[in-house]
Amino acid sequence: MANSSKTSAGFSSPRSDTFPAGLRVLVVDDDVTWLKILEKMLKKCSYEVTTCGLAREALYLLRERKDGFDIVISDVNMPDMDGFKLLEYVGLEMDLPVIMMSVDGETSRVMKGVQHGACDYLLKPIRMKELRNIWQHVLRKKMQEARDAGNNDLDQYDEVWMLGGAELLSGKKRKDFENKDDEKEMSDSRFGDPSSMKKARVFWTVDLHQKFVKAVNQIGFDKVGPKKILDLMGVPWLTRENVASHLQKYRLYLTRLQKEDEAKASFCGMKHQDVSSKETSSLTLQNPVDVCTDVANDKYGGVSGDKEIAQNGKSNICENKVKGVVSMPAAEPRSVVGDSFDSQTAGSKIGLNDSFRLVNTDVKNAKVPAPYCSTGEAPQPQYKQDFKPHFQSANGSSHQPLPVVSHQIPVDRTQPTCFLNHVPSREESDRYPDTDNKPSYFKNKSEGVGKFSPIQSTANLFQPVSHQQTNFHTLEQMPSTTWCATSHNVVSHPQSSQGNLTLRSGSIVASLGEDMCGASIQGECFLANNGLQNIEQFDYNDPQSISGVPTCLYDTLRFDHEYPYPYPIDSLEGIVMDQGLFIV
DNA sequence: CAATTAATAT
DNA sequence: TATATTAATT
Repeated sequence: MANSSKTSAGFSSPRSDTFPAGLRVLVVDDDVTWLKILEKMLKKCSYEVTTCGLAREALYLLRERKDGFDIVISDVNMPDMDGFKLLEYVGLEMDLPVIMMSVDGETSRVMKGVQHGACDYLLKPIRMKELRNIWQHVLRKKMQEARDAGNNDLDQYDEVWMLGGAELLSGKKRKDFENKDDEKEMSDSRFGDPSSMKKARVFWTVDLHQKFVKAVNQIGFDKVGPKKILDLMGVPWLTRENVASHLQKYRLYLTRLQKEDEAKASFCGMKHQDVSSKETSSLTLQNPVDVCTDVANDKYGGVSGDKEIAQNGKSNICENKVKGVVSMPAAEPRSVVGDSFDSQTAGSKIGLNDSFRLVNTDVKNAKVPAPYCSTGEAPQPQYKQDFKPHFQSANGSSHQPLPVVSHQIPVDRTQPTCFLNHVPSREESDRYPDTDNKPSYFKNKSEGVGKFSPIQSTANLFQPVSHQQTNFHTLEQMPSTTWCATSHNVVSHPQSSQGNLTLRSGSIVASLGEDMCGASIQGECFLANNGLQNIEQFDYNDPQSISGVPTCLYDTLRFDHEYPYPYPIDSLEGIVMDQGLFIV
């Protein structure tokens, strides 16, 4: 950093410990966002960065400041001038190493870039690790030049080269030195703050999850793998690791479901089974089918979607007030389709039952018998009560639970575990994601689905036999396994009808330690940085998504995002709840 | 060796 | 808790 003094010629003293530092990089991209991101990342690398949004401008700068840059990183697709063209000019006129970049990794293009003289071709999203060593191109070029000139003091570069080589050799080693600041990649830092360089945590929104599920369905459970999913999802900034992690969670979720189903079945399930098969108990299974069917719809269409929601909402309200939805529903095998969390759907289907079930289940342990069959609404009340305490504490206000409910489910109070994780909802839209994919799923799993097979079958689909058992055991003991249930209350107020005052709130569910909680999600993806920055990020959730959401919620959400880690959530809960309650 | 999965850390 | 990261497998 200090030595920006280096001349283009270079690192006059390659040996300098700070060698790569100060590398003068010119970044050309018509996308301002990328310009900023790259700038930050490059600066992180201690490079001296100059950015420009136009290829022509870049050319101008390069011509103007001959020897003013050491390397150029240019996007391929730019309005004013084709990146390749720029590449040609640069190669011709200043002979600087040029790194091309684009979102498109099509071989032909990459080849074109290389043929035109690009020293490297990076695919967006670009990560720190890809930028960290770009100086090698500069060095290489210089060495080559020196060689061409019959130079013999290449030694001068050798050391540097060695250094670089070491780095290149083992990614791990690098950390030893200089890596502290940037740690791993900060590809995530898409928005802002490279400085903070903390990695952003991927927030699996409904939307994301839907894509995930869709991908899974397309691929087929048996064949799924993080990489495949990642590819199908088409979310550039996601990493295989992210997907793997989510997949792990998803599987866990499925496992748990399976387990529950089984348990249920074994339990009282028997009697109800028939009945359950459909709505109630069996939620799991059939859902898929249903969902699939539905899925196709437009959820996304903002308004329409909202309307639907609203409508449904009403119904929901009546029907299900609080529903616990299993968070990962979308994913469920059954739901193959991708309905992600639809609160409604989920709620209605799974939700009630499920939650019920779950609760009961827990409860059972605890002691209560569970009235499992209960119809939809019953559950709610309880939840509230049980949870109430928490909420109250949280925001001090106590709410009455939704009207309704008569049943009280004995929940284990000993474990006040519920927590609320709430996010704004946009679910509706998200909810019924797409669908089409199912086919594959069905194909693959068809058996299960078709059958309606009870849980087991479903489960099987997902998990290798070997695992199953294991899982079972595990599950049983793992309270934590459960995903959260979400309950969304959507209400539409006549008055405000048009807008639909839709509120969706996550609500909670209680369960004995494990079972669930309400969660909800919101739509888009955002990443949260542990630290602080990223707030700015996505405002974009906004409009539509938020449309129905009360401001406070929204804020809350945002807040939430900011501090993903800690569990500020609690504090929020109250709020959310309140709203939900109020609404109701 | 790359991808996946399990385990563990944050 | 959800997600990341690392370790272990495949």
